[in-house]
Amino acid sequence: MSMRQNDHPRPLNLEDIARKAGVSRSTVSRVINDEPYVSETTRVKVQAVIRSEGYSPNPAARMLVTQRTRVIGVVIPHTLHVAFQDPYYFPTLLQGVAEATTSRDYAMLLWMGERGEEETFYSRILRQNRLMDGLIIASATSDDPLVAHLVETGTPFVMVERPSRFTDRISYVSVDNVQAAQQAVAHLVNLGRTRIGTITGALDIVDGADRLTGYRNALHVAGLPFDPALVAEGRFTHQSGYVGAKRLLKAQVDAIFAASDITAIGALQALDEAGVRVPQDVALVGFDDLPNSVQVTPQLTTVRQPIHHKGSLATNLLLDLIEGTLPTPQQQLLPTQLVIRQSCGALAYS
Amino acid sequence: MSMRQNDHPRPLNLEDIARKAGVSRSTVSRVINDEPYVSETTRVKVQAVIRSEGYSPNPAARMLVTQRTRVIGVVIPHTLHVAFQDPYYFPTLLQGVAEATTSRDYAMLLWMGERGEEETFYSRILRQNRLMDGLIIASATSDDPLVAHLVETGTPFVMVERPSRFTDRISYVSVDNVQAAQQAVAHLVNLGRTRIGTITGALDIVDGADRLTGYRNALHVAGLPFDPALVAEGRFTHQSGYVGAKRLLKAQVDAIFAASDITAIGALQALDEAGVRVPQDVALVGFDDLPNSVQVTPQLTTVRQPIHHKGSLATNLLLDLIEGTLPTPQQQLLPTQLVIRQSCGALAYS
DNA sequence: CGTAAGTTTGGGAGCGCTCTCACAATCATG
DNA sequence: CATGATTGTGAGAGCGCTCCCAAACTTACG
Repeated sequence: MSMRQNDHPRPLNLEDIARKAGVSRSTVSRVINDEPYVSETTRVKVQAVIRSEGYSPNPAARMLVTQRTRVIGVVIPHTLHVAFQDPYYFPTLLQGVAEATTSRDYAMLLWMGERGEEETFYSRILRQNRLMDGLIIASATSDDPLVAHLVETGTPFVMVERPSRFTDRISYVSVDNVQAAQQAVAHLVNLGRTRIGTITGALDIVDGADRLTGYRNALHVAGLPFDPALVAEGRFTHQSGYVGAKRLLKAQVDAIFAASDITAIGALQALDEAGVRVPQDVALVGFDDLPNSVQVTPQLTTVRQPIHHKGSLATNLLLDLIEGTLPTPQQQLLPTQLVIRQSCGALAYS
Repeated sequence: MSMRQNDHPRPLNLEDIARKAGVSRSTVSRVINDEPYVSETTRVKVQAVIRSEGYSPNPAARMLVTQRTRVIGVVIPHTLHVAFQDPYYFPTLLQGVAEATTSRDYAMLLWMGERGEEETFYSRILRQNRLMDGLIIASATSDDPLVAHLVETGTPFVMVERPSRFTDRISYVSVDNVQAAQQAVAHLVNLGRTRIGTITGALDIVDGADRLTGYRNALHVAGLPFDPALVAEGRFTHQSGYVGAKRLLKAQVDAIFAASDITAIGALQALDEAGVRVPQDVALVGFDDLPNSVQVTPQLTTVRQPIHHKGSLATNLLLDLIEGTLPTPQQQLLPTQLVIRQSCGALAYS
């Protein structure tokens, strides 16, 4: 008569399948969980019934008894912030996580926070913690209260940046920002640049601070002085690239290392407006390798980081921790790659 | 001795709380679920114990008996595609969904697909369907096999674009792309442009096709002829904007409506290279209002769509459907806004 | 051919909750 | 003050699964 949703029949359960296959509940359970001690003939028979009835076990019942959910949580504390700093980062990371979770037959619960709602956000995650076997934490700082709570309750988790505190006791996956930035700046040094400036990222974020450290290291190795006038503090934004470049121009730089591509593109706009040629007058290197970096003129030399891989590796580590294959904590630094294009001047100008 | 995770004590259950509060399991359950027929004194007493013990009910047990999970699924079939077409779309939509789910105390399970894996992707979602009370489906077409299955099993779902089939039987939230595009092109007409070209989006995607329709409608209303030579088929990409603009230049356009900002920026680059002034020689209008659109010169006139709101509205509709407050199906079109900046020439040139 | 070991199957308990029902206590009403 | 309605509380069943144990049946070997 009506088309109401509860007209749909009660889904089948183990018992139903058992009856239809002429065996017991236990046997069906064994078949489903691929356990030994089931004869080949019954296994085949049961599988046939399962398939033909389109049966799949009730996850809630399973969770209840196994104390495992086969669900992991992904926590992104400041979504908009992250999204605008690098719009590709977030989807790409999630894609990496998704790939690993699905390939290992887990599901992912996504928690996205808003600024200013940290408390309720964390308490919600903590309250739902029995729904998840573990957590991936993106872009949080390790002095985050969430981290402390997780350690307390023994919930397995992996961070996707280098924690600033408890570094040796927390599992994480990251790239070696120090080394990557150092390599980028060394590249500028090798091209003969001597007044190399930098527009930093947000320095209260580990990635930002690490990239600045890499910049200093490269200068040090090259025997160049570190000059605070050549450091413009930024926040990974386009705007801070624009403003930073203007400031650095006054300081007579002949090269700029920007802590992100977005920042580099902002800088490029400022240089353009000032009539400064890139790379002839000022060489420019970015960080991230966004699609944008080949859509500007000149194309950006930049540092590529394996975001996708970061996500999948972090997830695989987490699942290994959950399944007890690996001791905790686990730490991994992924390699980056300097992508040389036009803005650094290493290629002949056309 | 060791620091293994299973050193952590078994979490408390209802029974434990009941004992500590000196009442029965049932009473505690009533307090937790805010049911009537609990005296004020016991309610307070029980709440105190719950808080002090940090108790929260086991979701699996709850799900098992209530047949409700308080979890919704968000399905994004072709992640990378979506992400690169408009990098802000995806995080922003998710943010909208997240906001609504958390405010109504649900959690969100994210399913991201890869191209070419549709079958396993959908079967996985369907297999886990008891884990979710309903689904939000982003960027799928309604001839998608998933949609058919969902209808079959009676799973509530809401799409976040206008379905191309079964349009009146499926719940969805979208913007009126036809009307939005029409308004954008009409704006160009009002500025006195007469040879208005368009670079379309992917025409097998409803949004893309609808925007082309809007373009045609506007010409029709203005009494301008529809000339196929002024239509460059694109795919929402930067590249197709670049190529499309070159083609349209040969056809002597004096204005271009691009189906996305990314496309418009590609077109801008082509116009720039050809020495064509924007907006003086060719006026340009985009679609989406990405942050990029103010970071190019001239700043882009474009159509802003309420992506965030789309996500939260779709979610609220879904939860209403789930909770039975609303009859199915539900359909909503959200208004867009034409954001006038420099590229259309409506503002005085500086 | 008896016995031990291994293989295959089924039944019962129980995970932690909600829901129904029974019962006790309180209140209003004639 | 007896009656019925309303409010407050607890006990039992059961959601659908896994896990443990017992039973039945095979096989191997002295």
